[in-house]
Amino acid sequence: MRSPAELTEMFRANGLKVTPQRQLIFRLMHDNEAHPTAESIYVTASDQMPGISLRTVYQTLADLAAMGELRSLDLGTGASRFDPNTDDHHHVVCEMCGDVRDVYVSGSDALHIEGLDGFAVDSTSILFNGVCPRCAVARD
Amino acid sequence: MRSPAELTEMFRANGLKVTPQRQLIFRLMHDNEAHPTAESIYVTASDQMPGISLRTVYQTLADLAAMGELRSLDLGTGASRFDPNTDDHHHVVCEMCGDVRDVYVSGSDALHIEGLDGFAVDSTSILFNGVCPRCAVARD
DNA sequence: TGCTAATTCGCATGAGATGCAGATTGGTAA
DNA sequence: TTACCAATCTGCATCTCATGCGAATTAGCA
Repeated sequence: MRSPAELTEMFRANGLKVTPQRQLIFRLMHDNEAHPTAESIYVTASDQMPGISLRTVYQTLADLAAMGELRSLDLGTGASRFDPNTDDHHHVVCEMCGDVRDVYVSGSDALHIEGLDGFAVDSTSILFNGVCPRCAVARD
Repeated sequence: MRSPAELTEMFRANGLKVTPQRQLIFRLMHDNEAHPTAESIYVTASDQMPGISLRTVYQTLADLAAMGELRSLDLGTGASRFDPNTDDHHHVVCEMCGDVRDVYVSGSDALHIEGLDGFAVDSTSILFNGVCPRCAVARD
């Protein structure tokens, strides 16, 4: 995802307005590696801007996703998560605490796939489930 | 997933009761390759047993999943889907009609993964998104 | 045949997300 | 700087999917 300044330009260039709410969300998402949900962005945003609505957070995140500035992820953890990393990558999720990390996978072209049955594949998502180091320790 | 007759034995052996509702769901799920949702099983079940409750369908599917007799899948299509195929396999989803097929992937051990960051992975799901042959034709 | 724990049903509830409309405001043009 | 208008924000209603709960029912055993 681009910097808040670049996004500001992009929005204006597209006839979209740059509101304080949007600028705040630009900042909160930029370089955010936590894979937050809309709800958690809302909580953080509310600290800095009391009164901002959850609806606006959903709306702005959806706008950014539609513009390709971030990815909306369904990792099976309930709520959608948002990822400003738009590189080709995948995810590992801790099944105890829900923590998510970006994972880079190479060699996936060498996969041998059987049963595609004429489907034309245009994207592949690989999801790893496991236990993060912190939870592994806590479990003992 | 085992046959209805085997499931009947298994349930009784575990002190669980075998009701007409459960037997119906055993039959509807056995060899079912449609990856149905709870709702769609409920609709079909209602034909054969008017008055069966959606609650019971959810309950029985959850029981079967807990016993390892079927897999509950989150394919990003909204509702959970249930798959009686418990072999090691993955899925391809048509992003136009939602149709799902089982896909067998080999060579995934050869994947080179970077960024695991100490996570202990215990399962991997590969999801292919694409367009099924029928929708590809309809689109033209 | 009767008992009892398991099950079913149906309604209430909850999470996550989106639709909608009136009030507000950013950005442009005068 | 001011005025205008479309874009946006907010807050509430609504929707889907799923689960909790308790009263009524029933499977399976003695």
